[in-house]
Amino acid sequence: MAKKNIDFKKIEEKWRKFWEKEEIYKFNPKSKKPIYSIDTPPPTVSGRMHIGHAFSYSQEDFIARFRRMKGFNIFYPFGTDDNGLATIRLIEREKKVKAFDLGREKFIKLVLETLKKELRPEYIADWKNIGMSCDWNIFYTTIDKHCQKITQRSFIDLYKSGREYRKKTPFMWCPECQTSIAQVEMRDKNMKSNFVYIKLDTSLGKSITIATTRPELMPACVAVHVNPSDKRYKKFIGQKAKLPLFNHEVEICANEDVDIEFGSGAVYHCTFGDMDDVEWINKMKIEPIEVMNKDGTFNEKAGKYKGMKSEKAREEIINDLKKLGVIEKIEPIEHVVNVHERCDTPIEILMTEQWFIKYLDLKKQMLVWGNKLEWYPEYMKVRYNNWIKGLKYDWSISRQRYFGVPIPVWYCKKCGEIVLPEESQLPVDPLKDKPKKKCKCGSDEFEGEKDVLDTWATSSLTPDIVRELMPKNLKAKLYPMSLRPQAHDIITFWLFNTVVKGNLHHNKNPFKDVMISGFVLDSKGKKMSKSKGNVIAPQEIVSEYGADALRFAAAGGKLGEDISYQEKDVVTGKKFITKLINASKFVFMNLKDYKPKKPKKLEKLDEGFLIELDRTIYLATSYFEDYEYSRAKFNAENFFWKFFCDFYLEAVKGRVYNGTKREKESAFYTLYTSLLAILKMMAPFTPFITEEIYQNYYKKNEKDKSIHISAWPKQDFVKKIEKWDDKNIKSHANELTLFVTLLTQIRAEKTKAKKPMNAECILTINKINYEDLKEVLEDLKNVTNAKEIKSGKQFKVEF
RNA sequence: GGUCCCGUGGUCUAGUGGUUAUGACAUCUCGUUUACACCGAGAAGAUCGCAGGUUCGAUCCCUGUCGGGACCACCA
Repeated sequence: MAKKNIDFKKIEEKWRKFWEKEEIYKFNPKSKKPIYSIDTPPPTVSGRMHIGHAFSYSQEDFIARFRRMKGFNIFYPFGTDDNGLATIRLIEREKKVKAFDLGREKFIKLVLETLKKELRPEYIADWKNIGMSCDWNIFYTTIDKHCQKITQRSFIDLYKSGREYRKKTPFMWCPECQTSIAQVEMRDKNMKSNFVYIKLDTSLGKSITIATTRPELMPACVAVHVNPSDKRYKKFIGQKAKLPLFNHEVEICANEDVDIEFGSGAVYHCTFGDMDDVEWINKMKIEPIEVMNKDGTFNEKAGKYKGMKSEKAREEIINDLKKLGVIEKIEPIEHVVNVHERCDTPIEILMTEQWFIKYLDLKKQMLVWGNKLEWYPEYMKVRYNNWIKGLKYDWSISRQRYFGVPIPVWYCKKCGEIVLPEESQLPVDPLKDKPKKKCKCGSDEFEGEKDVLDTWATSSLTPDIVRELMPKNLKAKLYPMSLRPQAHDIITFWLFNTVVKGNLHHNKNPFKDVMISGFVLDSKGKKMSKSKGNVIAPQEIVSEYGADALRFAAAGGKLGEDISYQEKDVVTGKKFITKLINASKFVFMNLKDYKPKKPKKLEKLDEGFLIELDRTIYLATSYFEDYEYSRAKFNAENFFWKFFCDFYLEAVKGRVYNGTKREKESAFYTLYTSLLAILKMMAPFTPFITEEIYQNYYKKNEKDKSIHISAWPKQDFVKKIEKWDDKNIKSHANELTLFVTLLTQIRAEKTKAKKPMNAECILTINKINYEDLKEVLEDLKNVTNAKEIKSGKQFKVEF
């Protein structure tokens, strides 16, 4: 009897330790094998690994393992991304502190210590537990000195090539976190507000009514806009409007962007209520009026509202306007406000000094770069292209935070000149370190840049980061990398940014192939999120079913497509593993100390079966080469279950037990080689159990220390066939096909007669089939337990 | 609003210009046969979202439409 429960936890731990100790996945810098390099995504340290990670990292690992077995020297590093805002938030939450209260130095120290001692090791363990075959010694964290150095060097290079500039510019700002924020960090939120209609006096004598949700920005009003085709307002164009309370006058301008239907059809233009306002000052070359401080309070230009925050000021100003009698009406509305996703604070737009990478001029080239990549699946390229076509701003790379890679710049206190560090100094902290030389003006007093770089500025350099961990002579071989695996949500960020930086620095794409994975949705097809309470922890799956079972499920969906998580898929994985163990046990129960040797002549059935195996190997291999791991798995699994277990093992039992020496030799050889091929084809998916079986039964005859560094099976057990199609199968395996068809019919008859499968019977088969099956009749007799097989007119099963 | 993806038995899903349209789970029947009952054999169950078109032939290609999802933009 088989053990009811396989102790997969013990098995998995055993082999994980073995792989580590024997350095099975170590990248060998001296090897002459071709290199296959993977630009592993560095997961953001933000708690624990979630199921989306577990699936997508499993998926890239399938590829790594396949390529390793195909004879490549695998360069598969691992890093963690811990320099971003996510980390700041995590530490603030875990340690119950606020970065800005603690102060810069103390906070950085706390973050680094907490990461090193508590968070990172626990976090990385999750990745090791799902069986990733990285070389864990090629490791980086995006905040370490090495990454800082490369990030800063990139900054300096781009500055020197004229690609970077600093500019005071309207920028999305979170008054709560006191930092500029990127588009990605914003979220839409439905909020209740009031749409306030305010009458403004004009130089035309008549009043004009504007509608706004932000009346408190009135001191920053720079113009009133109306649509030139709006009959109501045509006559106002070019006139002046006077703002109540503040009594300054602004021009009434024509602007086609204005929606005639919306509100009153007249917009008052403040600096800044939203991104439209920004666009309009650029378009119309209007000088903004800055009324807000970085903490969200109004400054002296807001008059009596100075010191108040938006909400309070809004309340007050509405009251004051009411008193003046200039409010026409107030409509309560619900509208969407951009809030900072981390703290839910509505975004303000302020004038701030920011650093940019100039790249809007490169749109055409960007499209060319994207086109040179091999996209798997192909259609994902469209997302990249659309993103580029819609780009409106240069890449803002500065962030006002305490924790991150410092921008390596000093400003001369005397002349304001920008001074950069020398490469040998890197990484620098401009707040602590000093330039090596005096400023051109002779001064040696500098002010260090306080801002840090956007986390994408670092993660867009992963190909450089990882190859520079290696000896210098490999640098050229590791660029471009072979594969960038990642999920589709960050095509427009990580992938795009890396392509841009790679081309700016090296005039070459940073990788050749791009494999895009989908999301994991819940069983109903909805995105998992903590607020919905539908989150599934991969750690629990691993603990209940094992990593192999989880990986098996991860190999299920179509490439690039979101898959909905079904626990039953993991259960299927576990059943597969059990089946594999049982089948292997049976094979070696009979093979015992068999030494593999190809017999001079194979039995016809064995030959047919091996042809089918050849075809399966062909399919699995070509699918894997196209990154279609799910199809590769499907074919290998199907072959194992349907062909190997349900068909071949049953069919060959007779010969295995009672065959002649020659019959046995053929059967043994076929069992031995086909099971090994199956194990190898499944090894990328279920690395633990295939290793266990390999070590238990095959190791003594096979030279490789681990199945994972053994050679991928070749499709030449019978005859090398370049391309398999229906014709090939028919011409090569007609006996087998006929055999299977007949067997199915006989089994159906037995079931219909309510007989067990080993019930004795007398078979009559069609004369033509009988002739075709001459060489496999004995096997058919065995598997059906037929006393006799007769040739006749009609197919018949008698008991 | 733009772009992309998806819509296949009760559920999840594979796939294809001509197939008896794949598999898993669930359902039903039978079977304990020297690997496995976490098993085997078999049955039932799908007008391949809907409507047009192209074609000798469409589930597959095209157009429209409805439904689901994702990304982006907008929301004064």
